Amino acid sequence: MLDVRRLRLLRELQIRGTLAGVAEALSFSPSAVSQQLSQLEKEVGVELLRTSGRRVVLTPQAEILVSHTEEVLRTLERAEAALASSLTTITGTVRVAVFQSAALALMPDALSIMDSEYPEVRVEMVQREPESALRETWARDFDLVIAEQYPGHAAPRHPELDRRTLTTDAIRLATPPSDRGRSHPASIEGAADAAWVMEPRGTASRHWAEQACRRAGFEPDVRFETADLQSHMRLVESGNAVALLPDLVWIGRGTTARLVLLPEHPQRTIFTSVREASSTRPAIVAVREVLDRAVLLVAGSAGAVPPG
Amino acid sequence: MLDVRRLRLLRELQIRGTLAGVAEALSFSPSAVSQQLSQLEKEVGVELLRTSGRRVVLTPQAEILVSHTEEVLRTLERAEAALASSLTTITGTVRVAVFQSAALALMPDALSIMDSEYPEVRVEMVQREPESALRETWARDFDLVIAEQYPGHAAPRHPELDRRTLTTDAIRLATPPSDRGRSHPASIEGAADAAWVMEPRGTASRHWAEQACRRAGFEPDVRFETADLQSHMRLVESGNAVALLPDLVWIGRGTTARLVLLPEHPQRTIFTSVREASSTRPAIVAVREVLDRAVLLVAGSAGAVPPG
DNA sequence: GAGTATTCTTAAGCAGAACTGACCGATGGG
DNA sequence: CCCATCGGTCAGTTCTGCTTAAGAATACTC
Repeated sequence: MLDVRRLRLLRELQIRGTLAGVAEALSFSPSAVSQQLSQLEKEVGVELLRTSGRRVVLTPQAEILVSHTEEVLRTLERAEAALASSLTTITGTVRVAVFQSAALALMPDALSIMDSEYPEVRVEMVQREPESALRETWARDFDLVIAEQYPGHAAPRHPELDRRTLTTDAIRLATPPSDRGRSHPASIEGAADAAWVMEPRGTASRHWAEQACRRAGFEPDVRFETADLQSHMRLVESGNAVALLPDLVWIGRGTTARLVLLPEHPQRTIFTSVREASSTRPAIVAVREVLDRAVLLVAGSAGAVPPG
Repeated sequence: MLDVRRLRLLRELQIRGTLAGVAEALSFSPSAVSQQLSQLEKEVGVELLRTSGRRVVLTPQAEILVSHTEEVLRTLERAEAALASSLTTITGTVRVAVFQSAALALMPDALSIMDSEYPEVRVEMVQREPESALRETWARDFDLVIAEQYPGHAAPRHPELDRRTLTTDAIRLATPPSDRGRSHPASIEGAADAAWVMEPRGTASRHWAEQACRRAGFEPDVRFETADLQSHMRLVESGNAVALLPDLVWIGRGTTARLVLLPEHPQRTIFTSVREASSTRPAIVAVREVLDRAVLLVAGSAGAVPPG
């Protein structure tokens, strides 16, 4: 019978590309991975790895094994989920990947509720950008990811991930509170000459924001660039920049910035994804349900955000 | 992750009824089976076995695990079978890079044959210029490249690539169908004053065409420049330009253009290259063999091209 | 072109996992 | 009541699988 532990190594090798990468990911020494894969090769009696330069590539036979391994791992995960849901008390560990503004706005409430209602569930949280978070969830580094999606930027679709919309989040033009002699831009067109802060190139947010400016007829003067939306807030509130920011960043704290709703009412979509095989795990179901409630809590306090 | 070896013991226990029976069936001592199942119980944290009289019975949770174990074992068995049959039938993915006129003339037939004769082989095709395609094949972005070579322009030699000529392709002077009062050029010299369409500067095709004109004693008036040979055809057929075009561009569709064979009988060479190391991969061998047949098919229909 | 950094492989040694065998308590048939 | 059968436990042994270290091949860098 094929050894599933070794097959898993082969699968990780396909994902990560190098033995060293597999070893790193699974906390082994590269030597251990090498030996185990040689062993697997000997067992099946077929060449699985071929050295190519200083790395190795999978032979077509290895690809076949990997494709079946996927299903084995899925089944095992489903087995664990079924076992867990047959019990009455909900327990286990849920590893969550979450992007910054959700981490700040949603997770504190969600963690509090989890702690009081599901004390046996341990929630681990890591901050990650949506794209890598989705990939890593697929690769079993996380159990649940909270990701965002800007209008016109569909997130990569992993067929094995079960996706559910958590909420939507209006994006507004944020401008400095006092005008220091300048007039408040009442629309995105009015901010054509302002200094902008945006996220780094290559992010969906940046691309969307630039497009919004171009649709308004100008090329934004992006003077500040940072992935940290908290910095965006500060730059706006201190009168140094304007920005297009989703409402979630203001949650839990008021702002002196002036917020202008855009005519198209753009919305950022926030969703959760879990591996399909683990979607029935009670602990994961619980986290999702609690997140829904955290969203309601936050929406209730959203009166703090003036309509602009 | 659940240990499949232990799950298997649990499954055997369901079938055989007693630990001793399992041990007997799998050539273990009963003690080993007992210890392994206790271990499994500890890992999942759920009671799996309950003593009943002098035997043990599976708890409902154990039954859940067993039912999933069935599927795991089935999948593993299928994996072994797929692996075994992959040794006799040809499978795998072949990534092909191909330049435009071959993509249009050769690949449709080749893909059809592949699909019917080697359904287990997945062929991926990307259109690329020969030079970058060769480099990318060498760099493992592609498995097979279909490239061209003009007379006097040896393609870059990558020692690691295994190159094989696929066919040669006569290059002819193509002139507009009706002469609108002008006389048909009967030779390249006769087109000295015509408007030319050629590929962009820097391509082998352009360089060769310019040289051909200069050998004929004139500098061509290159009024149109595009890498798309389909556009060349249109410009010629619509009476706006003359061009030097290989026969392959006309394949599969007739033309109203007049084709003049040049005295030197220039030929473009079309070849395939694969990495030396992968040149014996059955799927790649199959693609090459099928390409050869596609060439024959196309040559059979080449009567459509008038000798000029 | 030499030096450096990666990556994989192999060898040697060691810790822990897994198995065997002996023993014990419990059970149920005769 | 007796004893064969079964499962659980403990001690001891075997062997798998890990780490470290050394080495070779390859690719990058100055």
